[in-house]
Amino acid sequence: MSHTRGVRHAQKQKTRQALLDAALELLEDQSLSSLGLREVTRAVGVAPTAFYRHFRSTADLGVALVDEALGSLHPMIRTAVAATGDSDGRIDRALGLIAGHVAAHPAHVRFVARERHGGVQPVREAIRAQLARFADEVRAELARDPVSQDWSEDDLLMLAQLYVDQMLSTASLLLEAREALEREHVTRLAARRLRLISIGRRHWPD
Amino acid sequence: MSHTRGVRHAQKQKTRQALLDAALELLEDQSLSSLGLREVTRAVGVAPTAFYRHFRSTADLGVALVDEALGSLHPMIRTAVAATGDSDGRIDRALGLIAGHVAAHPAHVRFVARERHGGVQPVREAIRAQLARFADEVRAELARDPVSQDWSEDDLLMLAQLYVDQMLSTASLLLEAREALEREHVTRLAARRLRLISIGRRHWPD
DNA sequence: TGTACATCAGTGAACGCGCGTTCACTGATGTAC
DNA sequence: TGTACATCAGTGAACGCGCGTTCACTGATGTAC
Repeated sequence: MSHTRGVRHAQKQKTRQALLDAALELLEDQSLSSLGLREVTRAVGVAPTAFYRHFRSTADLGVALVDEALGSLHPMIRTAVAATGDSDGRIDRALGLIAGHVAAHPAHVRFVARERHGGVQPVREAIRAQLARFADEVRAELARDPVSQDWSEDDLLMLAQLYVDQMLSTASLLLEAREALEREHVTRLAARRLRLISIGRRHWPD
Repeated sequence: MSHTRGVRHAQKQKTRQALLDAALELLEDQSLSSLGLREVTRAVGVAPTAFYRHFRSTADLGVALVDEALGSLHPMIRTAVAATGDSDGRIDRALGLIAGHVAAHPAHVRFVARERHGGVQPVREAIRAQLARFADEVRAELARDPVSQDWSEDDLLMLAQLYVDQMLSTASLLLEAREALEREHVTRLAARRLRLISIGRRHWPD
C-alpha cells in the first residue's frame, strides 16, 4: 500500500533532491539571488517547467536548503558543547566535530555562511531562526554546567550566541583554507579564541 | 590650470559617484552578484554604455564600494580600541562609535556584511584584505596596553581578530534592529560579550 | 586672445541570448469497484 | 484479477522582456601654438 502509493511519490522526491543537490553545487560560486531556475533544471536534466512541481521560486528552494543544511545539525550541537571532560578537551572535541562537518558538507556550510546576510529575505530569516534554535540549545546545555550556577538566563544566552557565532565563523574559515597546514593553523587560532572565552566565562563577572 | 583641466574630470567623478551611490542603494535588498549594470545606470539617468567609462563590471564597482565603505574607517578603528580609560568605559566608547557609524552609513555596513561571504570573489577578497588591515591596526593598539605585556604577537592578532569580528557582528545586528529599544538591547548584549572577552584577556592564559 | 586640432565622457541603435512564466499535453501511476 | 477513470510529475512550444556588450557618433572640454 505504502509501496503502491510510493512509486510516483518516491520518484518525485528523487527529482526534488536532485534539484536541491544541483542548486547547492551551483551556489558554490554564486549567491542565491543570482541563481536561475533554468540553470538548476538544466544541471539536473529536466524541463524548466518541472521546477514548479517542487518549488515556487529559487527563494523557496533556498529555504529548503537551509532546512537541509541546518535542520539535522541539532544533535551535533549539543554534543559539541556538552559539559563533559576538562575545558581544553571540550574545546578540542568541539573543533573536531566542526572540522568533520565542514569536511563532510562543505557546500552546505558555504551556503549558510553566504546567505546568512545574503540578498534573499526569507532565506536570511530561515537561517536566523535555525541559529536562534542552536543558541537556545547551547544555552540549555551551558545551564547544566556547575560553572554557570550564578549566571542569569540572559547572560547564558549571550554566551551561547557567542559560541554559535564562533562555530560558524570557524567553519567558514576552515572552508577557505585549502591546505591541511592552513586548516591546522585556523583550528589552533580558533582553539585559542575559545580558550579566551572560556577563561572569561570562568572569571565572570570578575 | 587645475581648474581648466578639472571641469571634465570633475564631471566624470560626479557621474562615477552617482553610480556608486545608486548601486549602494540598490544593494540594500539584493546581492552584488544579481545587480545589473543597466539597473544602476537607469537609477542614475545615464545610458547603459556610460557605465564602462567608469567600471569594467559590477564586480569592479563592488571593489570600489569596499574601498569607500572601509577605506576611510581606519582612524576610527584605532580610536575605538585605544587603551585610554577603564575597561567598561572603553567598551562603551567603542560601542558608541560603532552605533554612530551604523546610523551614519547603514548601507555601507549592510553591503560589507552581505558581500563578506558573498558570491563575488574579488569583492570578498577586497573585504578580507581591509579587515586584515583593521585586525593588524587593532593588534598594534593592543600591544601598547600594559595588560598585553606577556602576550605573543600571534595571540595579540588572535584577540584583535576577535574584536574586529565583534565590531562587524554588532554593526550588522544594529542594522537589523529597527526600533531604538531593540538597538539598546543589542548594544547591551554586545557590551556583555566584550566584557567577557576583556575578562578573559585580563586572566589570560589563566 | 584666437584658432585649429585632440581628447574623451556620454549617447543611442542594434545584436544575440537566456530568463521566468503560461499553457495544453502525455503517459505512467494510483484508485474504485 | 481486470477494467475504467482520476491523478499528477514531467514535457515542449511559445511569449515578452531585460540583459551585457559592440560600435560609430557627438559635442563639450582641453591643449598647442
